[in-house]
Amino acid sequence: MPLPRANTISRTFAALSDPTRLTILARLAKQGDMTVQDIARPFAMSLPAVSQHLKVLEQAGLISRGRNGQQRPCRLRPERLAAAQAWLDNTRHAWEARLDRLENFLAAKKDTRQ
Amino acid sequence: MPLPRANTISRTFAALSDPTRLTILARLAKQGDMTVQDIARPFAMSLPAVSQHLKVLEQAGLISRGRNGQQRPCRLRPERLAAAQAWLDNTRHAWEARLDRLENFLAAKKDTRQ
DNA sequence: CCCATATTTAAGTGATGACTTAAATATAGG
DNA sequence: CCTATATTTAAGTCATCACTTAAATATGGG
Repeated sequence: MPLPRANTISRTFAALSDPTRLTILARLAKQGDMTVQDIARPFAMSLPAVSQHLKVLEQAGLISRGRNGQQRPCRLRPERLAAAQAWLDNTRHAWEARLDRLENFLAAKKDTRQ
Repeated sequence: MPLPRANTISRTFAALSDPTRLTILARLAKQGDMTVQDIARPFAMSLPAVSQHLKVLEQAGLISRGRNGQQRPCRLRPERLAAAQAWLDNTRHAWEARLDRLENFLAAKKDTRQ
């Protein structure tokens, strides 16, 4: 599995860059599938605004939507969250590995000097 | 340590929502501290554009900057990356835990029916 | 078919973002 | 002090974003 390119992963982060959308995702994770009305209820914004947020999340692959009568239940899709996590993990790991190599190098230098 | 609010963490994600900035962070992680010129070299954009990206990263707490003569070396700060990871981890974990509870519930239901 | 409910689309607005070029600032070193 | 190098600030432009209200669409049930 190749590492996703910066361009792909930045799309995911863009979808995560709004507090309303983060709250929506967190609620879907904790409470399971929800209708648009349920999702919108706690927010101080119009229904279309929430619907637009859901569209962003869907296009980013962070949620999927079904059909249940007139309702379009939303479900969290964890795959892209995992991909974002993987990028962060890689980056942080590269940073730690560099520090370790640097430490080893300095320790070795000190050894030869003595 | 309280969970960061959606508002705080969304700022971090916003800083991560640009491919140029992701690339910068990845290079800082792998190659260590770099000057603005070094950072800018591979990009097809002006130096001020890169400088502005660095400002965004610094204000998001994702990098810090020193002073070395005329140069302002940039260094990755992994803390906010870790915080972002933690949010993703929590959300994904909540999702998994819900699925598990649901599975248990269904299994129990099946048991009592038999 | 008609009506209520759920959701989306359209169209417009104000704010923010990612650039640009030109000009300003900071520092090192003769 | 003067000049070269490194970096930032200023100011403007064009695109995108997060909303709004009004209108459209979809579905279920008399």
